[in-house]
Amino acid sequence: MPNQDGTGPRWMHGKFKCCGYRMTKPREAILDVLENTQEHLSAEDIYLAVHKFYPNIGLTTVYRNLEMLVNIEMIVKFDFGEGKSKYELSDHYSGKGHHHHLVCKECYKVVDYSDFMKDEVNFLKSTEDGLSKKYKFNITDHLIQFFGVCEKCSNK
Amino acid sequence: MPNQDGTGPRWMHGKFKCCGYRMTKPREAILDVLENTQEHLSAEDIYLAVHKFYPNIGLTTVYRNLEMLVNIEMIVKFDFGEGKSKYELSDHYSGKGHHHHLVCKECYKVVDYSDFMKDEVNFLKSTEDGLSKKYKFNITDHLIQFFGVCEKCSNK
DNA sequence: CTCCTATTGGTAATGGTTGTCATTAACAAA
DNA sequence: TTTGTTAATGACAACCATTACCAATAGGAG
Repeated sequence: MPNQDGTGPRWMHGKFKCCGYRMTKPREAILDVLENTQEHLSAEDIYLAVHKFYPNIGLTTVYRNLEMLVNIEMIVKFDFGEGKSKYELSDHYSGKGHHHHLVCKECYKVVDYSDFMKDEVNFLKSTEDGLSKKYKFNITDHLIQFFGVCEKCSNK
Repeated sequence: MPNQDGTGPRWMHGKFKCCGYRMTKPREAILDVLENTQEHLSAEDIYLAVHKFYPNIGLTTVYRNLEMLVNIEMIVKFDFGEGKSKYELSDHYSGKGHHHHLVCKECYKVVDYSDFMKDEVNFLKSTEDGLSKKYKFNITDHLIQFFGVCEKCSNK
């Protein structure tokens, strides 16, 4: 885990400051963990990872900061049907770019995909517009997930 | 609530029988509740509704049967981010037909919509095909939800 | 350096959901 | 209709992710 010296990437400080939040060690550690994984981590996963370097950071603090980071849209919370939430850096910060998830219903493996976006963009644009007008919703978000059985689980 | 006399719709018996399940009062009562609502009910909602007519049916039984009904695809389980699951009769049994959900992030009001399906069908077809091949998934399901703020909540 | 107050960490509580187990009831077979 | 097998039930406790509480701590502006 990089940045244990307390100096995180610039954008962290910038974003926190301008939102009126303080830059603290737990926040930095949590973002470090999320920056350095390709996985989709649960609150406890993050807690355990952070715990290795800062054993005194508690699970409660992790939850609190995850909630805050979701609020300022620095990370995104997902539910894949596992009974616990998973977290990812949001598109803008992750380098992964815009993507969606393909989830195995058996082992909960999650594949990020960003293929076939042309069709999606068309679909989203017209659907969002239509729904907004018809139902007078101010639409801010969408969730698109595909579920199925992965190759490994199919062969069991 | 109709069908308190113990004779439910034919299809219930048929479906249960052919799956090797027994037709019981709790199952019938749960399906009755789901057939006679337009809402999206939680396990407890269903328990309370059932409880009015059969006070001795327990919450555990409701959960167990909901799980079973999801397994045989007679109902569908949804998560709208409220911290509890909601249940609906599946398309084939509900009379609502295929639809998706538009969810208010503030009050959790859920709108069923089945408009703008032409674009969706195109999008789904090509995306599912593409994903199946590329990632070797046997895709069985998808989840499409739009989130936003409803008119009422916007005016607060 | 000081002060204000956001943030923290530990623990207890919450709330949805699931496990356990003795009892009951569906329904196939006689 | 009666019987026997076994799925299903109901009450309760356990589980587990998440949240509330509160005294102690530490950012960071001035």
